Amino acid sequence: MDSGSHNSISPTEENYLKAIFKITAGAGLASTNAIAQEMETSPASVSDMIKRLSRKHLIDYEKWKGVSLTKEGRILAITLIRRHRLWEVFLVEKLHFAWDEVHEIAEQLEHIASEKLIERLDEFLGTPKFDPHGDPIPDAEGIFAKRKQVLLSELNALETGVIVGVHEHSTAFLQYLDRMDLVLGAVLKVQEIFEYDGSMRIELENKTSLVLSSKVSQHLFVQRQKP
Amino acid sequence: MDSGSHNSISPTEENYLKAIFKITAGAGLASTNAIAQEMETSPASVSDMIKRLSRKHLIDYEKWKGVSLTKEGRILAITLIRRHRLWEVFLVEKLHFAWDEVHEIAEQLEHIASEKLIERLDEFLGTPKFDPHGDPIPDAEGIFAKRKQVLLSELNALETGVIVGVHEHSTAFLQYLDRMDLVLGAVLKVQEIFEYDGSMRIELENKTSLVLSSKVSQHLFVQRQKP
DNA sequence: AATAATTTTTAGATTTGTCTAAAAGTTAGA
DNA sequence: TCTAACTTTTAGACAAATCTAAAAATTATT
Repeated sequence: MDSGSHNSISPTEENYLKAIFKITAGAGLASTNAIAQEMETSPASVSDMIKRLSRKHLIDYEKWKGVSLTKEGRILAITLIRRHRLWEVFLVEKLHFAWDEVHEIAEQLEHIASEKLIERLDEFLGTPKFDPHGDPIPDAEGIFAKRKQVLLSELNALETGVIVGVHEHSTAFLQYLDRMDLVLGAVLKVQEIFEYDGSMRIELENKTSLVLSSKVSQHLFVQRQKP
Repeated sequence: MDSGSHNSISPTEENYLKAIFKITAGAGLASTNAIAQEMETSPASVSDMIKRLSRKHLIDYEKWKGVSLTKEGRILAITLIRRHRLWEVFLVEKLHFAWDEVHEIAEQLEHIASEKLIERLDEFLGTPKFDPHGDPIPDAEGIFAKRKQVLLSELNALETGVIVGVHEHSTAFLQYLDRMDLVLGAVLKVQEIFEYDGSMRIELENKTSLVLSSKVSQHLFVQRQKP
């Protein structure tokens, strides 16, 4: 009946594409088990869904091997990421949500199907390149902005950096950062690193001194600054 | 989490509630056939859905009689109307969509479930009382603003009115109005009424003179102005 | 009141997305 | 290499939402 691309795609199918994109980072293979874990569902359900997405030519699939996104599937996944991150910017900048509150809502908004809506939203927001968590927003052609970033844990003593992103998105982590004034754009200088547990003492611009566990410093992205 | 009720409600169920609200205008009975027509589906499907909505106590229902919204169902329907109309304001005022382009997109956006989102959006938009078509936006308590409006066709010769709403929402009608500069807020004076076909000649503020068919004047809401 | 026309409901099938349990295939260990 | 451990797929069921066809109930007509 239908020869190819223009079968409509359900929100559930879209979520699978996002999960596969996340696992494969755009290219490479995703296993049934990995997808099941990411989607919080059973491997059996994933097997079923793989057949459906394969039939729609959104993924390539051979039994017992993993799956990979087709060009079309990858474009769709990137579109979803674009929508999600643009909506997050809207929620934080225009509706004044906190950065730990926006994920769930953006998760719904990203499935609204209207190309014009997203292009208008992008324009309205001033074509932002990064979302409230510092993640890059792909442009309309699917290109992600790049940035020279390292984990805070990679800085040496006396180096200075600007917080540009988070590597973990849990509410607990984001709320912790808020409490510590560790927001995007904050400038910090590493004072000392404790060999014992890998924790580090840092100083903010307002001279506040904080000790951060290695877990924290391994989940914060910073841009090195010349001293 | 989200607002009050027990069982979660699907977008489809929400659309049925809206249809029933529209047919019954909030109170009264809706027939299976009328709902089927409004939803563009078969009476058999409506029968099934009636059972589901009844089980969830969103509608009252006795076999072979019509259907009416329960208090809970009515609140939900009004919430959906609130969401829909607020999103329409957003699309027109912030994203610069034309008033004939917004219905479909708002139809999707209205199903996003987050009370906080809607209250923030309302605030962001300045708590508008009417949507881009002049339809009233219920407040958070479900109260619709009222307004002394009449159909343009009810005006007599030499009376003056301000356009405050449309009684038909078709793209064709809205685009016709745009072309004629018959936008919300436009002030017009009835010059003469032709008995022959019920058409009327009106004059706009910029002295443009137009002849409107009775079909047009019967689908435009105006507020009378003292001369 | 009896029949015709209409409305509403039921019956049975289909699609999507899910589940559990079990079978089949692959990989790793002794 | 042969079995143990695992991953993946199939089989069979279920709920939501829909459909067509047919039966049941109501309303209208003569």
